[in-house]
Amino acid sequence: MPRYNPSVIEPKWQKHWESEQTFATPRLPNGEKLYVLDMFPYPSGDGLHVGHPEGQTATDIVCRYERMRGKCVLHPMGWDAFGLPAEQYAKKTGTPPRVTTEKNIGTFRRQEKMLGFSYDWDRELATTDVDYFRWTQWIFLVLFDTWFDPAAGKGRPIAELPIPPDVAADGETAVRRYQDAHRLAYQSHAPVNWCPALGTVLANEEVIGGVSERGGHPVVRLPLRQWMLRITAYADRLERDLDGLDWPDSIKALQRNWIGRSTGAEVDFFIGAAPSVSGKPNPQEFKAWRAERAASGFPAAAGDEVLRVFTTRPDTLYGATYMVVAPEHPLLRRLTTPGQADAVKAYCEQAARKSDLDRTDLAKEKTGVFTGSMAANPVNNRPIPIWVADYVLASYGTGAIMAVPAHDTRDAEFARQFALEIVAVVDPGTSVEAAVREAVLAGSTTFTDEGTAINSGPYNGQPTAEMQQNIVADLAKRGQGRQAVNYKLRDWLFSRQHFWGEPFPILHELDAAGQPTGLVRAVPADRLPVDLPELAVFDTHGSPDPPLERAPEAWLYVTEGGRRLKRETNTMPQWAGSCWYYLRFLDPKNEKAFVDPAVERAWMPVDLYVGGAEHAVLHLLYARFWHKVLFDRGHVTTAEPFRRLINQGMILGEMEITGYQAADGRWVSAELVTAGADGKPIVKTSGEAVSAVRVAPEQAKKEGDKLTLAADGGVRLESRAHKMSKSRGNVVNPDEVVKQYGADSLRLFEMFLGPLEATKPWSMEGVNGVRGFLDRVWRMIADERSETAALNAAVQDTPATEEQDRVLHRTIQAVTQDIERMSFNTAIAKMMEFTNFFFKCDMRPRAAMERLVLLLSPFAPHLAEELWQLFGHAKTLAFEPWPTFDVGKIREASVEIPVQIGGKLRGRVTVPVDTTAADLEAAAKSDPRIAELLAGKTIVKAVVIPGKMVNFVVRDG
RNA sequence: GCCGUGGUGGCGGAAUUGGCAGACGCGCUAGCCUCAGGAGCUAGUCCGGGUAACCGGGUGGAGGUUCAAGUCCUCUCCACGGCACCA
Repeated sequence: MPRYNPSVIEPKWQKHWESEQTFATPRLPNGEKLYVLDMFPYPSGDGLHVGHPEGQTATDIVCRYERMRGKCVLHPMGWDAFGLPAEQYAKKTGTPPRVTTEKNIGTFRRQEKMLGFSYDWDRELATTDVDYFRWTQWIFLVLFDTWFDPAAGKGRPIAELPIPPDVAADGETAVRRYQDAHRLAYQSHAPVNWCPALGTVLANEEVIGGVSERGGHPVVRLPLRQWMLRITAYADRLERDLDGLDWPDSIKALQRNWIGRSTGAEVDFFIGAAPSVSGKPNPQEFKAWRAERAASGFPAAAGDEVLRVFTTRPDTLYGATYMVVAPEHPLLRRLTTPGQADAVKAYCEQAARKSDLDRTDLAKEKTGVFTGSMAANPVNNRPIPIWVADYVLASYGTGAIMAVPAHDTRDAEFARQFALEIVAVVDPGTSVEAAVREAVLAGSTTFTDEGTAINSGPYNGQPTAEMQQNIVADLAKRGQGRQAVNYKLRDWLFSRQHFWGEPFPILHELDAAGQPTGLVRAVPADRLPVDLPELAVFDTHGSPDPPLERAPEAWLYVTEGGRRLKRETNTMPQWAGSCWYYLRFLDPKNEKAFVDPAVERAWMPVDLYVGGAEHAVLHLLYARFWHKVLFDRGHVTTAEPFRRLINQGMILGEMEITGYQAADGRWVSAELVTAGADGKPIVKTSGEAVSAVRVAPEQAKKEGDKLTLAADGGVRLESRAHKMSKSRGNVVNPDEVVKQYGADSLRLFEMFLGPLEATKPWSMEGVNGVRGFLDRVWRMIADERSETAALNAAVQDTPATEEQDRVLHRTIQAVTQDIERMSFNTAIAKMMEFTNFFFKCDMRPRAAMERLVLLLSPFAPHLAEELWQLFGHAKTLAFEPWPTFDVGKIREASVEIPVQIGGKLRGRVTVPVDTTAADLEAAAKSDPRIAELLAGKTIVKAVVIPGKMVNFVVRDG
């Protein structure tokens, strides 16, 4: 048998699995089902990254293990293939995005197959396949056909939406507009995040701190017609249903944070204008003012006599000394008095021009303008001024706030900026130092925690929580307020000005002049897909017009019932395809439905979903939302798609030395390397050269060479790993690793690196290390010196010794348990221990060796299959029963028990396993060393845990 | 600022319930072997002292609970990730 040569055996077994259809899955599970899914990759032009195989190896191990345990495993792979890079490449070179995408998919497919994952490749799909996005469009039509019924708490067909009589009386068009305003997919003209550099509008989730998540380009606010998805209707359920999911707490927290549920109250303030307000305003006076104002030509629609705010601290209502509305607030025009009109207008224009980045960046200095109007604080009728300021967001709550500068840091900043009144209404009591309390009561320090009410009329003396309940109840009685819940989550901006995305199955009705009327029609489901047209030009040169506006007329216009209709030219965002791919994998070739109901019922939910944490709030929230809509409409049978979620940690580049600790304890940064006289390199630092820090000589030939860690005992090195990036030049290419060490070594190393969830640095030395282990496994079983395939002479059909049996069964137990808890690094360590032990044995029982090969097979499947074949088995080991262990064989006859005196280890005694507590204590006392130490002492207490340890608590005398 | 995760040898990391801290691997040291290659084999490797048995110290820091703490409690420092004028 020749040496272990992965470059021969790996392609051999990959071909075998493919031609034998080893991992083909039946349409319906023929046993206990298990659906294990990887987040499908975006096939970029760079090819696979070592981060991809990390999670994928983990899921592959689980799948191979569970198959051997008899489960029917579904394990598919596909491509999230729409996206901007292919389109940007098309802009530059004219290569159609589909061509680029197919090429990249080809590279990814080759690389995935090279790693020997047990995917059912018959189910492969790409979001860009017409047969796939046809159903993405179909699901969009479901969203379009659904409205959210708050009473039922679920989505229902639009045909069931009750139409108010006055709307019905206005005719068919009014009814259609009413329905359109209630659909889960609706059009909006609200300001959007327009990114000129990317040439598209972005979702809130794609804008971070005012710049685009991708590329970090500035984003400006721009009103534009867009498609929105009403995810906010599902905010409550999206939050609540997290409870039942087996997901990491960190991801749940991230989603909760993003949904941002906060409970509090809505409070209504009567509004009026400053000139008409006397010392003590009251509702009658405001009504008089309104009548006056209406007479002078200002329209006064019903409902505008109050300004509604949302607050989480209704207990601070007595401290509300002014109000603020957002520049985009609908009531602002009416609130603005003639005298303040110019200032307010100028302020709003300035605010509109600001990008989100500017608004955030200038946070230190608050800006705002007085509107001229006053409001009456509903609890005491005190007049308070209404300001407009951009620190209040139009899109959260009611777009207006009551400002309590004594107990809110932002209001405090604003109040100081404009010298507004500050009234303390919460006494911190003894929760802060006396001096701080004085400052709070004087209004010079802001206190945002809970305390006791003061300056709050009848509520004085009530603790914060109690007063909140009472005041909300009282306001509700008077019709001036009510309990309320608000969410940070916004509706999902769902259209993009791209070519390379799913076209919307929507047609716009046109008026006589050929302009859209705002009314739309859905493309009937039986006329899907709406395919993308051939396009010569992809660049719209910085205009928000989508590239599809330049599509051929034949595509752009449709005649239906004698009317000319125009296609929607926006396309869907990249998230669309990934929102439901896990469902299509169940039934990828179905031409009649997105998934067969019986197949869906049999396989869902996904039992294990593994991917990066970067999708915590985007993909994972969107997919849950779509799934819930499909659930409400009866298309799927589970309320949640992904039962268990695991995030693999990021793999960083190799560690780099940044410094070392000098003899005197100082930390010195190491910068340069130069060759020393003895050929050994010297780390050069600021002014002094130190030879104590050693590096592998061949790695430090010239100044500036990168260092790998290498130090002996006395020297402490400082080192750091960074994210892999092209610019840093520390990207590890899986192709190279496979070429040099083999796919099994890559797989094994990715798992041995550390816990799956942890962030950890790459190490080529480490790959070499696990390759050494595989080499040893090979040599332990195969005869390396033989020309032909042959077992090692030490492997014989002999019964195992008691010790060998113990090692074997202990290994089976440990590896099994470690796989169950996804602790792959320790599972590998246990197999290394096994190998270290049996390598030294001259007799290696064949049965034990076969068992190890089965244990190893989920981790290093190619090597395992090859050895399995060497044992004379004709069939793949993929469905061999997983080895079982016998606890009786693990237990040793005798066990070594540590003996402590006063909690310190002082000796060990060897006793039979089931020694009783009394016998164990006696054995410990009779140990010569222990007896000597106990002499002359009194045993105060003896703690004896059979099978574990003995501890004597003693005192002198 | 808020939320989350984590801090253990020269390095990556072990230590399911509180019970012998440092499994396994890398690196390093010594020896053996070889067609002298970044191969293989054997032994050693937490720190300090001692030829040694052994002794003392030790899981970011300070307290505490306990016969016993890496593990539990209180406070605190640091690192990483996310959110951030969300009322």
